[in-house]
Amino acid sequence: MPFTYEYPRAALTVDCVVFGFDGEGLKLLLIERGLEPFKGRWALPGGFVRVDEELEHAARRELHEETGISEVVLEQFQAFGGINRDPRERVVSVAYFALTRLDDHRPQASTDARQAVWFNANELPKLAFDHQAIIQQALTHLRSRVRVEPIGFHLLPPKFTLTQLQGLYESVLGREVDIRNFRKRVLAMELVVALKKEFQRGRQRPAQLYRFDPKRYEQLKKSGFQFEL
Amino acid sequence: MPFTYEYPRAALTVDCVVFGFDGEGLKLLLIERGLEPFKGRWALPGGFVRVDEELEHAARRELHEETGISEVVLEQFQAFGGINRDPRERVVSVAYFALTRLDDHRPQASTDARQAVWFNANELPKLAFDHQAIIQQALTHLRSRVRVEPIGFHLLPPKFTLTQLQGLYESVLGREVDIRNFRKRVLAMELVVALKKEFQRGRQRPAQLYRFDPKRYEQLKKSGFQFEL
DNA sequence: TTGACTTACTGTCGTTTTCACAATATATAA
DNA sequence: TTATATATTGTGAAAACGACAGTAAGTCAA
Repeated sequence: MPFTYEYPRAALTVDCVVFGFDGEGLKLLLIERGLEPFKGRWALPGGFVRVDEELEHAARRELHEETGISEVVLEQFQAFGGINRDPRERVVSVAYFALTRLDDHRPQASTDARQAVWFNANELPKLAFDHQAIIQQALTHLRSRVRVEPIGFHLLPPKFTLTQLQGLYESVLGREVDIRNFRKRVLAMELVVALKKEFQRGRQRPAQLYRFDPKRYEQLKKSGFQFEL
Repeated sequence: MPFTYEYPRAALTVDCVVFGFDGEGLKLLLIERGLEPFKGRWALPGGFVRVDEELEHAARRELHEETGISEVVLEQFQAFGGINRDPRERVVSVAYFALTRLDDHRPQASTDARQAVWFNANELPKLAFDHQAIIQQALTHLRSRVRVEPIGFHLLPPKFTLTQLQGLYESVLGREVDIRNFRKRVLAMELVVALKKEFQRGRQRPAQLYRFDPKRYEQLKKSGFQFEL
């Protein structure tokens, strides 16, 4: 036990609220804790930040260790520092939200976690620590971000139909959207490009596939364009 | 030195980016550091979080100790955790921004700070640590918040003219605003009420004084109203 | 082959919002 | 009385918004 300080110190952790979308609704990735405290309870993936490690790196590392996910879009959104949020001792957690394409990540079990499972965002089990509150904040944050930045695309496959995009926005915002007006707005922004001769087939009329155009977005942003849906 | 841990720990601090407005432009409150490191350099008010202290409480305490300011609007906006942001050791800082009425706070010197002084937000001196970057983020954050929440009013005196309000928005957003359209929008929201027979006098036509109506705002918010300027 | 089914796709029109723009009003100061 | 400084107000054209429903293009099963 060689690390000694003049004053007591809080421990520092990161937690990740990982969002996914399966065409039906918004999903959240939770792990079942394999260790005390809250052993067996569902929780956000996360863990301690090493003393020589960047916060975002810690978030990526823990996410990878506990769920197998890597190369994901991460955004820090708030620090949680309530005095008794961890029963062991004072722990301050920096929370990130992650956006990922659901089916890139059939999650696997791992080190500290018994298993990692996707839950419907509005049917969550009882959670460890203050993770319920963290998720609440993450949802609020996501809802306000998704309308002014084109981050929703990270939740969809690289090629998607406008119907899928609309479904995503309806899930995140929690309300229905008029199909004609939605399509008009999306196409007017010219941020998505139709893929020639690529369609999603089913037992109905094939749907045009699109992809998001990040370069176009950078261009537009430079000339003062403001994303809005 | 009785506080010993199995692994090394980062220290935890808070920093406050305090905004003010004097009718001319946006101001920032900085302190001159009285201690090493960066002794004599300008810095954000802030300091260590006690192990049994809420983050926001620490922010308020440090702000009060170093500048005399209390009862201010505080909002957490980001944690800064760069590995070498403090030359002594690993320090993670949770940053807050504060909005205050400039002339309520003729700042005074104090404990750890030689002096506290208001600077023009766009003429800042060389700063300690990564405080330049923290301020940059705070400004970005303020600019996006001020358009969708009526927080700008905290920077004005309780009674203000529409011209003052407009000047504030022009300072924060960094661009000019059409006077007629601005006034129309503000008055249409019905969030400010004209004070009968109260005017600001000068060597010109007296200007109607208004006050912000927080109750009205709560009402409107409940019925789905969205502030926007 | 045909008809039923499923989902994709598209356009109009009235209303509202936005934006550009400048003249008059009311006080003080000389 | 006049000069000066700032406060205050309205209109019209263009663009954006929002409500609204019928046709298109495939699959599937009889």
